[in-house]
Amino acid sequence: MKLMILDGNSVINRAFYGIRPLTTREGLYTNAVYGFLNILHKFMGEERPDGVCVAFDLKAPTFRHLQYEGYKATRHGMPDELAQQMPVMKDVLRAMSIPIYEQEGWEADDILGTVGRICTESGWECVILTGDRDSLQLVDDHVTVRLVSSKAGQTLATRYTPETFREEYGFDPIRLVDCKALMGDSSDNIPGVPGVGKKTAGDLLAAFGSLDAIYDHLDSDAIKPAVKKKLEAGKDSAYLSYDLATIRKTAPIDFVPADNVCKPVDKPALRALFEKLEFVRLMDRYGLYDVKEAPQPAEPAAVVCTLACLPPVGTPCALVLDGDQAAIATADGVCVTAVSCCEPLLTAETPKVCADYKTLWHQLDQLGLPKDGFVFDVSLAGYVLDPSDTRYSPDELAKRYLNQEGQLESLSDRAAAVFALWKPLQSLMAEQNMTTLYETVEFPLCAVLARMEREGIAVDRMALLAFGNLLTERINALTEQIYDMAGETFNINSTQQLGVILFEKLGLPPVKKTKTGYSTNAEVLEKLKNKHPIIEAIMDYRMVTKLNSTYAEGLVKVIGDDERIHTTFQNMVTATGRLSSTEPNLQNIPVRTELGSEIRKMFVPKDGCVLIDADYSQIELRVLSHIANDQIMQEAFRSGEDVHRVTASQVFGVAPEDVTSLMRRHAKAVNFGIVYGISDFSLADDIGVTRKEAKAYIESYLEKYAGVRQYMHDVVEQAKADGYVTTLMGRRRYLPELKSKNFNLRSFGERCAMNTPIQGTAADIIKLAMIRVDAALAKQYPKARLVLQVHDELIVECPLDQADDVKQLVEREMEQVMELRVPLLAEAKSGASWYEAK
DNA sequence: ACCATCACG
DNA sequence: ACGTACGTGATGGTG
Repeated sequence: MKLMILDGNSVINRAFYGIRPLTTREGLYTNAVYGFLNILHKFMGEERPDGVCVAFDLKAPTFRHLQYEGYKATRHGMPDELAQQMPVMKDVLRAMSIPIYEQEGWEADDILGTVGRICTESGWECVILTGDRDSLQLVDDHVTVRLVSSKAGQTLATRYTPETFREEYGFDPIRLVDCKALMGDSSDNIPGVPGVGKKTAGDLLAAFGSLDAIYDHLDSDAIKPAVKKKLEAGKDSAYLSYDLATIRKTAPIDFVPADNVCKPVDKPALRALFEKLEFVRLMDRYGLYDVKEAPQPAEPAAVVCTLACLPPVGTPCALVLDGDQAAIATADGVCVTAVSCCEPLLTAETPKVCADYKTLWHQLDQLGLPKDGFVFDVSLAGYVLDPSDTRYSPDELAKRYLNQEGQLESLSDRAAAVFALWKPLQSLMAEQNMTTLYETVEFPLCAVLARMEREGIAVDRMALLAFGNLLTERINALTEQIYDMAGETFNINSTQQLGVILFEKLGLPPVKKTKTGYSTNAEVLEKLKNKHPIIEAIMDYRMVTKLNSTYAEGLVKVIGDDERIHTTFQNMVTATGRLSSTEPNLQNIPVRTELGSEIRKMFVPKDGCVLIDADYSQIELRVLSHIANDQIMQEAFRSGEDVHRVTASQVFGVAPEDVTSLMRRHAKAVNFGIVYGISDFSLADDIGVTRKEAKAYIESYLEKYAGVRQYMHDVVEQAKADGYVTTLMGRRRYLPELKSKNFNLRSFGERCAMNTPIQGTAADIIKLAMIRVDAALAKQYPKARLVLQVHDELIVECPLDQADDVKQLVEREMEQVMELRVPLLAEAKSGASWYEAK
């Protein structure tokens, strides 16, 4: 038997902050209750427990408050909009016949612990649903915790068993309390705990097993002197924290598992509540309509059928997966079957349409199924038709292009919609001259990207960990220095607190403001640098914490079982046609600072291989010179001279050999600015000259590069007339901003009109190059693989002895990908790390 | 969820 | 007289 218990306060909090405020016509807030019910429903469906109940905190102080007066004193009180919903929530639960447990003097956590214990003693399995990590200490063989989180609007709940917990934390669940005592926890407000880092705490627990054991062995060699000092100083606080964080399993509640077995809801009561709350959609879920007014029941899910019902091989069809189920739609109807039964259709003979081929590719790949014969991807078509949209699910597309309303409920509905979208989207693309872009670039690229994602890139885990340790030490030292100079401790990561310290306590002059207070960004700090020594320490701190949390720690977290990192390339995200990279983002690995670029040393080839990094030289300016047909700029590229130097010579009217480094730097900034749709103000700000001087630079630039001036003018005019701009390969971006009455928005539209054709054409070019490189490698050097793309740069892993040949091949394919009015130049280097290959 | 910040091209 | 460079994603803080 299985019981699910919810941490009521935690879940309702998640629900409240997870959904936009929602009120009834009478002004009653309802979003938290609504969200709670959705979460409850979702996880009842996933867990299918025999019984369910909810634990709540009460307002009254608990034994912990009596024990320590600072306990949770700084916790934010519950906002009124949420507080109002608590009694309603409890009414709803009572109407649903779901037992509620609360006990004066005890927290919901303790009730969870107690219920977990009683379940175990009674031979029940217990699942705890909560958003609070502290509850993970309750995980054992009979108690699992599902930790609720939301991601991209979706509610997820990670399942923690003793095994998964150990995998993530490196110690047993029960030791979470010890860990917290060592590290401290901002929400508990206990000053003076040792405050060691997560890494150190984990290592100590792995080595000694418990807080007690650590304090018993303070003199051990395994404890560094600095750590020992912290531990000694924080001992009392650590034990206080330990005690406060330990969840009790002895709350005096009257609990018998069997009392919680699911019972029918009290329909009249629940219906009255839902009417008051205007939860129309939920009425149906709980069967609250009278039979007479009941809406037509949804079509029962399509008949589950076997191989026999698959359409004949060769029939054009749509394929949609959900877990191990597949739906296949043809012009004649839909069938639903197991994915594994679809194999006969997965060859080139059967033309298939899908939604998001790259994702489907991975799903089929994992099942060892073929991936052939896919000829169209409706989601990708949706992206090509309007790259500024945000969602391209069959649902959204059906609404937009088939005027369908409402949600697609079943898998078969989705398959039918995908099939129905195929021809209309194909025709729309043809009308807009985007068929070539789609068929020669976007669609073939999906498989290339999927293979790159599957391949991943190797990283040196040990080096990453060592670098993380080095950074952590620096962070600790900087933290102390900063506290010292500030005269108090505070959260340096909080821009709010930092602002108070810098601009109120230390009296530094505020340079800039943000919506929410003082600005403390790098630019501001740079201006304050020589006014107080704390500034430099903060700049260092910022850099080092960034490197540590985003890169050192962040990357270790996503190393796969194969010791490689597998990013996801998003091919339906950017408005310009570029790719992006997520989980992790491998397109923003540091390179501009010396310390940061160390990270690139940890991206390595596998044994016997090298990494090759090939990048386009000045691709955006070359594209500009082509599109604008600017003879002067084209000449600069044809001559092979350094383009920024040539620009400087043009703008400042000196001979190329007389260009100073300052002139070159300024010219480079102007070149960049032009690509972005420059203003004198921003240029001035960027390079630190007066606005007047900046204006003169731009004027001089556009005098010399007359083609560029003409282009910038024309492209905006054209965009205003057509409503969109296009790239060289016909990719479109609509710019409704151009019609705005708001000056800012309209100006933004104009800058996009200038920039998008340039950035987008460069994206077209490298995408095509990827397809060519991938194909050429497969044919000639099948052991060499594309592994990464960083906008104007491709990274290939290949056997050592093929490095020179592959470098040549990649350069050639990148350069020959299309013929512009200026040559495209690509340069490849190889090395034993990304750092070396750059 | 939103903001500020900072990493990249 | 506007307000101020294009395109991304991850993190930590805060409500």
